[in-house]
Amino acid sequence: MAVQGISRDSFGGGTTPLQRDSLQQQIYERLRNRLIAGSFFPGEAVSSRGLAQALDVSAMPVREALTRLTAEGALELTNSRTLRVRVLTPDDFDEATAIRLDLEGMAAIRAAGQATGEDAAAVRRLHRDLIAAAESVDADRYLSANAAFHSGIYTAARWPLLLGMIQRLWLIVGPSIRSSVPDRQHMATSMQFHNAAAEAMEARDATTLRSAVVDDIRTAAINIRASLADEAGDTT
Amino acid sequence: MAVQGISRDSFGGGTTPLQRDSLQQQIYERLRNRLIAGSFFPGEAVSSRGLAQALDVSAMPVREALTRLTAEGALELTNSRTLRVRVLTPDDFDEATAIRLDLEGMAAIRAAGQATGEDAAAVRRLHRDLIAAAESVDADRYLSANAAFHSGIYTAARWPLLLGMIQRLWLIVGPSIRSSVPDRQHMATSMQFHNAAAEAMEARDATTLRSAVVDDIRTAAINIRASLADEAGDTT
DNA sequence: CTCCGCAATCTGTGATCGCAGATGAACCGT
DNA sequence: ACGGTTCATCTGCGATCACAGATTGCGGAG
Repeated sequence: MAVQGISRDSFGGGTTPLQRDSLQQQIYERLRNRLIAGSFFPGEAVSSRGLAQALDVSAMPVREALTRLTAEGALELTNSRTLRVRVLTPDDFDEATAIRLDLEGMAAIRAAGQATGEDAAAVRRLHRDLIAAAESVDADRYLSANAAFHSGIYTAARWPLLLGMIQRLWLIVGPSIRSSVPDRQHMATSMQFHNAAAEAMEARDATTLRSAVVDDIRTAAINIRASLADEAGDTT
Repeated sequence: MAVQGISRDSFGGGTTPLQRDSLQQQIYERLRNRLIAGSFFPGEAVSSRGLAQALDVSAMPVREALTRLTAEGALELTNSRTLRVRVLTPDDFDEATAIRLDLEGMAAIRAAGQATGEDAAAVRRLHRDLIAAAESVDADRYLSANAAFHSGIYTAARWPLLLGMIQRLWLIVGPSIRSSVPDRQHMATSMQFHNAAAEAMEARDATTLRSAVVDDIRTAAINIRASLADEAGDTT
């Protein structure tokens, strides 16, 4: 079915029955978090009516959320007027990665300079969660924790617009990251950069923090890009 | 009235009666172009029903376009549930400027490396338009031509996602740029950088092109930021 | 048994209606 | 005549209905 993705609820809230703010905002945020955490696969079909039924709301707020996600490049409209999770070409991914290197590097530098004690403590907590997730070798859990860890660092930069643009990029590459099925090897490599980032955050070392973040993105991108090039043209 | 901004139609199309693509997309693009070109002032009221009536369409596609613009930070919701053009704080502007320096600098570098002969010709044309607009000292015309000139350079980079993120930033700072009322002095200073950029584009000189773009943004930002700090707190 | 065709049903998109909250102006009481 | 209050009207937001295009599956003909 078109709503199959809904059953896997592993990110923010989950059982929360949509209560704060406007419905369209809540639905958008839930879908965004799920896309970032990799709960959707590239090419997976998404329908407004199906989602509305699954969330027990009318189609109205759902379509506005889906419209936004489509405009942001997370979803795409097939030529048969059906909506699906965007399938990135290797070129698309390269572009997103290049922008990520710039923006997340900038956010890392500023985070090191702006972070308060609470920010550092929050990142420390998220780092511990990430370590536990990596040890569990649960890909879903690891990707969620990974997203939360990075997000925690960038939040400390206190630049909401920059954070939003970074999250938009994660929104786009999230499904592709998930579909590359990170294995234990990948997690171990990535954790080295995460550990370095956590230390640099603690020491407010902007240069080291930036390097850790950038290197993490760069090394992960190699695997993902390869996996992307393999299934190029496959729109299932 | 809430639709006062509609009467000033100086950008893309104008008399075009909305025919291609979906209505919501057309309305969004028209509003986006007008925001980028500075046809709206910070704090200006915008209502979905008013716009719908002015455009002679139903309220439905208009609200979706306005929802998108609000989500992108171009509009904001007052606490009396009314929509208006976002009023930037000096901090907001500084953040947007910092990101612009990064992204537009990156786009400039890549544009120098990717530009075809047609791209260069297009930029040359836009540069001529910009010169003519500067000589006419018509602020509206100058800002439109300025936006088109920069956009022309970045388009040559052939990175649609990057171009979209840059345009989103212009969307946010556009009204503030317009309200700073660029004078002849400002135009003359800025044209030096524009001329340098046009030359660098011709020569495919990435470093010089980047410098021209970045310096243009930086010097213009000084005036705008000052004008922003003056009227800080004024939400008319 | 295979293949062509029609119809039911799905999709996104637009229009219309209704609701709660807030604003502003006209109106009533003193 | 002036101040306080109420009501008409505006706002965004959600629900429901309607429509054109495309896909899919069922049925009938060869």
